Amino acid sequence: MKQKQTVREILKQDREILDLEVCGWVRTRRDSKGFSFVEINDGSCLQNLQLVIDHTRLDKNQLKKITLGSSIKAVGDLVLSIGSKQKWELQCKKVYLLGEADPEKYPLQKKRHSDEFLRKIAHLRVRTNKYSAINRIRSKAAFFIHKFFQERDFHYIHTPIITSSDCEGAGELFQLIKRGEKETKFFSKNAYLTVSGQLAAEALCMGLGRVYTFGPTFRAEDSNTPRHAAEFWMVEPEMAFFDLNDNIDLAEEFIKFVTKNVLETCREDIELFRRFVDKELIGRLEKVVKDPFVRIEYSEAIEILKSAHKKENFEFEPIWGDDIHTEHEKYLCEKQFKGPVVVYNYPRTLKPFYMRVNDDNNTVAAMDILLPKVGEVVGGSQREERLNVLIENMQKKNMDIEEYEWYIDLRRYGSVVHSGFGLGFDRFVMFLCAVSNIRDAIPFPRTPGTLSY
RNA sequence: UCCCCGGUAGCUCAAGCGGCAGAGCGGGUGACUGUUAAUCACCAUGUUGGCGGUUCAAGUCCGCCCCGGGGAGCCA
Repeated sequence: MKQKQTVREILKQDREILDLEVCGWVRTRRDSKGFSFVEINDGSCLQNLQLVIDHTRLDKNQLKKITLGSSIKAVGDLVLSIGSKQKWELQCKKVYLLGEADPEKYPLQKKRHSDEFLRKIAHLRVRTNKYSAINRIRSKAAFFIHKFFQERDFHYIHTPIITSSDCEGAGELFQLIKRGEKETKFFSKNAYLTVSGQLAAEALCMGLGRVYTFGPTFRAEDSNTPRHAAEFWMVEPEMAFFDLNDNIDLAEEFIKFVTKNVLETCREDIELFRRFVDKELIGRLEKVVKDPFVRIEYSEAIEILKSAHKKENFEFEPIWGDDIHTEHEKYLCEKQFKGPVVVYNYPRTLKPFYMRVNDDNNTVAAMDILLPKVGEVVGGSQREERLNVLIENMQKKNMDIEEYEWYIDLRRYGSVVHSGFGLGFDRFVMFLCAVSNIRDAIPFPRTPGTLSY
């Protein structure tokens, strides 16, 4: 009886098997007199399966059409390969051409392409080693994110994609309007795509205890950088009874857990990036897993940056009360500490209304986690649980308190200390793969001026 | 949104001072008894991103626009 298996399953066999059936896309073909070597890939793993096709097994016309990019089904015996580059190969008894790919028009070649070119054919680029590897790692990372939280009594919640408020003033909003209408009448008020599920997550954690969201978020910022997309995925845990320290502990453990498991389960794919993209990738990931994250207060960070200012000649002078700029983040992460850095207790004026005011009345219990190469991947805080302080904050920021009555209710009824953070999933994938542009970490990226597919 | 760099064959790139638009790879055809970035021989590749201008002559100089990349701001 024939068994249909993926290439990954086939390659991990420890014995020869008769009559296997396998399907895939042709990656390369080499001809000899009387037979051909054809390597196929089915996306199950990085490696290809070498097929040996005797020319008498297939009519000439079909044989001709087995070209790079075409899809085929093969039936044959799995045998140990004589060649040294692979353990197994399939001696084909039957080969069926499923879909041809005109070699004069098929845009992918066997050779390496530039990322810029591949972005223009995003619908085909998953057929390359690099992009299939990124997407496999993306998938595993998402899986381990769920595993991490599920194993710790977190509940996976779904917060709304359509929202009525801008949450935290975290950037420009996409407004939602019914086609044919000039303004939002559907909801009888303005509607937007969410920039964060946090406020809803806070409500749900006040009953479910520990929750997390993992879904798309949207920012209409006209920012064209390799680290920004208009649509991106965020992981947002929110925990009742967690203070800032518990929050940082969880975030660190979380990043370590996912990184460690991706390293272990995607070794081959990670190895590809180490070889062709960044020689230091694996060392960097292992360091993240092993070493404790450096934790410094914002004020300390400013002091460190101030004393480095002369030597480094920063474009922006580090001043208490100002944001930590990109060049500063890079300095802290890549020069000073050479690893992940957690910066906490930021000036109150820099942060949104919901962050808990510290006893000094000057700072809030906020924290950011900076990773080497990608910068900020986590932003979080302990939330303000005191009713009067929260309202005071909102008044200071001139917010429409009526709109947030439901959120304020959480402080009226059984309010507790609670915390949470957001992790930019796509940036995290960039970190795991040493990919330098977010457009390559997302299968079909949305950025200002570009909406293909 | 601001600053810088770029756009030439399917891909990656080359073409002093403005003077016949080229190479490698890929593709096609053929050869080769086990290849693996296969090898060897031969063949074809073009609105030089678009529009306008200067000039006897523009890939090259000028203006505007479009697209891509890098950096900054904002952030995740």
